[in-house]
Amino acid sequence: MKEEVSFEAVKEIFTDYLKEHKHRKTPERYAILERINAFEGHFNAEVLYNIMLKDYRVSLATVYNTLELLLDCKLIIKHQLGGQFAQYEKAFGNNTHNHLICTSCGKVKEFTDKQLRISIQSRKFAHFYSTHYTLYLYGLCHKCKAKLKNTES
Amino acid sequence: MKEEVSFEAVKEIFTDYLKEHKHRKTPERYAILERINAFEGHFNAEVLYNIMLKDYRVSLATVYNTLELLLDCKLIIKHQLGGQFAQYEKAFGNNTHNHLICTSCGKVKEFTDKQLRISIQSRKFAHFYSTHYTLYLYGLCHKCKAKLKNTES
DNA sequence: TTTGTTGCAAAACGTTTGCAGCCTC
DNA sequence: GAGGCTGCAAACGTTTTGCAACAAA
Repeated sequence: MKEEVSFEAVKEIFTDYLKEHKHRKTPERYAILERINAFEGHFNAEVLYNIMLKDYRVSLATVYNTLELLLDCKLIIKHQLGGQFAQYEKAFGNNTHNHLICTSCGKVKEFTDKQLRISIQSRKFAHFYSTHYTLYLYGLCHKCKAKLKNTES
Repeated sequence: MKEEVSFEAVKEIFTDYLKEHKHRKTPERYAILERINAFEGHFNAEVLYNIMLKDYRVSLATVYNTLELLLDCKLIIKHQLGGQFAQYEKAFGNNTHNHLICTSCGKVKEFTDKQLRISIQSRKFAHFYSTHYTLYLYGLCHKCKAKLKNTES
């Protein structure tokens, strides 16, 4: 189901991107990509920064700078869910997936649906060339739904 | 196609909501709702605040406060597109629509697609009770696509 | 050698909060 | 009259920026 993409291939994509855009191949950038590769699910800049600090000396500014580059070459996806901070997730070796967001507790769950994906991706536009999409379904998770029932009397 | 919802009806929804939640019916809140009603398309807190200032004395804090209430009673929808500031749009007299977002210039265009809406809304989940959704399609708008072709090669 | 990138700290940004006074209820 | 709501300004937390030192090309 999940197509494995080797880290070597990912690095190559990044290297090609850096070369093409005349950006430098600094060790910091590869170190950050490495940590992201090891990550499962969502993360934010702060979390990534703290993971980096465990065994690497970087600044938060560099983390943001690198995230920007990775975003640009489509190796990661950015989500602005809560409003407070941005969430990121790697876009390689990951099927396109959709998000269920509980409007009560804010919890985010992912799901994949091939049929739905086909429906969305097959939609063509006269003057727009779509490359990817994100679908957010808002509602109540099981727990919050139950909680609400209790308070309603 | 577009179902007109009278402002009176909208006000009533808001009034009911305020009453039910034991919030006060202040003139500021209705004045803000009025300006939103007159609005077409997306807006943000700052823009709304400036419009208010033209003929009403309010603080930005009250604008945010009221937006929060309107969000809670589902009269408006909040989008976190750019990352900088939140975008809002009224949810009344407006069909559920999807968004095309140009990753180059950031322009947002809306479209409706009944078939797609049905596909998404009919998806059921074992432990999640979805109430609404937002679909963002990312890609290149006509203009940016043309621009990119020129710089290439 | 050139100049893009770094770490650091300070600034910027949208949004939230604390507080005294005001005004619904 | 009680307490929710207001305006104001200061605070917040995430992200960006300015700058001198550094290092990739």
